[in-house]
Order: sequence, then structure tokens, then C-alpha cells
Amino acid sequence: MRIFNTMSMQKEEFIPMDPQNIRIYACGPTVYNFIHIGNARPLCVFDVLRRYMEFIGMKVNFVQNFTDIDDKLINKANEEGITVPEVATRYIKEYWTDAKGLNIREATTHPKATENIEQIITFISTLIDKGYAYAVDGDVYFRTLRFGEYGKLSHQPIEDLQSGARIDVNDIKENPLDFALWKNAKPGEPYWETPWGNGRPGWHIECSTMAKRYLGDTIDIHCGGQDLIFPHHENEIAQSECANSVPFARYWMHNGYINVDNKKMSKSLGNFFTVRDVANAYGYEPIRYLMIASHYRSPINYSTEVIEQCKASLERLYNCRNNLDFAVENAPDGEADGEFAAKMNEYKARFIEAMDDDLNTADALASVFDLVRDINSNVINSGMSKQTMLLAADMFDSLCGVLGIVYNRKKESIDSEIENLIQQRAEARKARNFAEADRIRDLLKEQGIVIEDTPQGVKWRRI
RNA sequence: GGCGCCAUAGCCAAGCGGUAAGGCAGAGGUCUGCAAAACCUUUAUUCCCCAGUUCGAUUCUGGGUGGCGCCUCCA
Repeated sequence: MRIFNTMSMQKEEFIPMDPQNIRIYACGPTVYNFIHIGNARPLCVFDVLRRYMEFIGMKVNFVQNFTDIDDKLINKANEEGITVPEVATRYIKEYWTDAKGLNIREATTHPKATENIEQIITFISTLIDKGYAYAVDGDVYFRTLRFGEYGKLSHQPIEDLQSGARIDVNDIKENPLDFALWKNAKPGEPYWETPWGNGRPGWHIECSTMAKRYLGDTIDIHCGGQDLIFPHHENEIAQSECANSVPFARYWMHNGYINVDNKKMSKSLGNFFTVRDVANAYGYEPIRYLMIASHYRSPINYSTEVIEQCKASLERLYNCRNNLDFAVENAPDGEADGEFAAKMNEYKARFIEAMDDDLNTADALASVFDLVRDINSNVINSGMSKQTMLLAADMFDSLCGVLGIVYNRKKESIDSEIENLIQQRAEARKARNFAEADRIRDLLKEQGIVIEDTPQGVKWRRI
């Protein structure tokens, strides 16, 4: 497959170090609040990447961290009058609720920064020993200019970075470009003891450390949002390559932003929607759909109109799958049709072709919709054998599964009262008492049950 | 100022040198007692504008116009 590598700024053939152990590191959330839909994008996009790689037979070791110690956590803890670990625990729990709702698979490992302090300290010591970092007043800074390739990911000449760097008159740093590896603790703040003073890790160092610990000195893919390219990922490269003396990540993947009113959604602008709020209004699935409906590197402009369209599109998918289930139940047994299987594989081939091209999920989705049309036209009501129909169902499930779209068969049995109503309506229809039949149908609809009369009998589904 | 991205129907969105995928919404029809779901037909002579290259450009080049991002915590 080909993926766009931010480092080279072009699509490259993805050649893993070991196809049976692809090492991917994804920057995870800072757990000081509910995640917003902008945070949901990399979660969904790189979950699709991982699922797709596994779909084509690779094995993935996927690491996603939790940043559970940082200024924002400390501020939150102070605001709420609770401890930093309490803030972290609370929002990690909320993270899981959202991640599960979005159908994000659990990573191979979800390390927390606070569980890696010892490794972080060792990492920083290495940088100090090698002359790439220096301690001053309890802080430790990275000597940015010492790394000659600084700026290679963001493609910024170091001179431009320097002229753009914020210069603080009272700065204790040797150079404005130097960034913190370790921060001295102020009174009352959580801290860990180190040779250079009590404090806590800087943001960038934790990712370098955890990538090294859980995946190794060189990883296959490092991914995250485009806003992490500079300075976060640039700093990670500097730290890791100076400490380990080998290339850090072989491929860099960055997803585009979620915009609101064509402006970047961000915490600082305050124009953001939490995943929870959107999920409460529309459900989690349309959010997932939104993320795969366009290419991962393009910006997405969020609006209620768009999320409603996503929900409607999803309905088409779900209806198809639901109708197919009903058809399978009523289909006769028989051999699976080999010719039909070959036809199903054509959809898979098109899907793979699209996904191989830098994860073109929008194009891949088009082949799923073509499969849907085919199923609706030629499988349901076709008289095909159960085994043949199942070929279509399996193809639907596997392709949608790669995208993280799952139709939840709400198979939980309906209670006898509802079953009675359905029966009564059937009898009323038989007696051509349509007024009564329609009354019952409306009654059921109020209870979230939609009745459909099909040639194979009465079919119901929940909405 | 430096670096980069984007502009395709009412909306969303692929395609990126050979004459416009897919979805939502709309219109008409089929099926149905009526619906629902589904299916069929229909909805961009044209891809922001102007030049250029080419037999041919939405796709390449140059120049505009409009929008956005990074250079500061941020997915």
C-alpha cells in the first residue's frame, strides 16, 4: 500500500520493517477533559489504518499513550479541588466510553506518561550525557541547534523557526528554540525526584520515551493530527534521533482538522464540540462515518447538516444489512454459488485498490455502496440459497468492518406485548380492517418499532 | 514575513491528461390497501477566473481571486 509520508511530502510505497510486527505509535489524548470531535478524527483514521493493515494480512503493534501529567491536568485539578491522578482517572474513563462508542479498537498498549517516569529520566540523562540537553534551575532543556536536522519534518528552515520563536526576556534557555524536557515543580505541584531537581516531564519527551520502550528505537509509522507536526513531532525526532542515534519513524502520517464555520476547531478558540455532546444528539456512528466519508488529510467542516447527512447515509447501509438478515432467515439451503462469490470479490478488490492508495476511504465507501445496491437489487428477494446470501453478508461485514462501521443487530427479543400488537395488526390487515392496522402501526412506531410488509411476511425493526 | 493546503451539483465528497464515482436532499415512476424499505428514471454540456502546454485539461504550467492552516498549548 501507498501512504503519504509527511517527511517526504509524497505518497510512498509502505515497506514495513516486519510485516508481522508493524510498529505504530499514535499520539493519544491529554486527559483533562472530554475529547472533542477533532480528537476523534485521528482516533478513527488510524484505527482504520490498523484494521486495514490487518485486513490485508499484516500484524500491527499499535501504541497510543495517555498524557496524564501536564499543566492542563494541574490546572484542572486546582479548579476542581481534586488531585491530578483523579482528573486523569476520570477522563481516561470518559475516553473509553467515547472510544468504545466510536468503535475504536483498543491499542496493543496504552501507556501512561506517569507509568514511564523512570524511563523518561533515563532518556533525559542520555541526552544530557551526550550534550544535547542541559539542566538549569531545575528545568532541563533540549539544545535544539545541536540537532542539525531540526525542522526536517515541518520543512521549515531553522533560521525561520528561530525568527518566529517567542523570545522571553527573562528566559533561562540558551536559545529561544530550546524546549523543555523536564519542568521544575512549583510549590504544591506533583513531582518526581531527579538528579536535577523535583519536577515533571515535558510533553514531547514522554512520546519519545514510550515509543522507544514499547516499540523500539526505530518505528514504522508515527501518526497524529497535523497540528502536532510542529513542534511536537519535530521535537520527538530531535530527542529520539539524538538519544538513539538511529532514524526515529520511517513514515509520518498526519490527519487534517475538523473545522467549524471553516475555522479550525480548537480548545483555544472554544468553538469545539465534544464527542459526547454530538453522540447524545446523533449517536456515535455518524461521527465515525463523518471521519471516513472524506480523505483523512482533507479538512472536514463540521455542521449539523453534515452530521445529519452522515446519519442518513448510514441508514442506507443498516437497512441493507437488516434486510439481508431477514432474507437469509427466509432463504432455502443450498450450495454457495461460486460465480456469485467471484462477483463479491470484485467489490473487495475495488475496496482494496482504494484503500491501498493512501487510505482513500471515500472511494472505498463508494464500492461499499455499490455492493449495497447489488445486494438490494439482486440478492434480497432473489430466491438465492442461504449460503450464497451469506457470501454477500460476509463481504458487507468485512468491508464495513475495516471502516469501523458495524450494524448492531438489535436482535433482543421484543416483549410479548409488542409481539401481540404485531399479530393483531396482521389479523386486522387480513380482515382488510386497514384503519385498525394503521392505528397499531402508528402505535408501534411511537414505541420505536417500524413495521414493514414484505413479500416474505411482516418485518419489524427498531429505529 | 517564511512554509504549506484547498476551491467539483442544493449539501457532503472521490477522480487528477481522454471527456464528471458514491452518499444525502429534491422530482417523477414501480412495488404496497396505504406506508416503509427497495428498485428504476431524473438532478454538473461541466469541475473559481484568465492565459499557456497538448490532438485533447476538472486534471499539467504560469498568473489572478477567494478560503484555510503551521511558524505559540492544541488532533
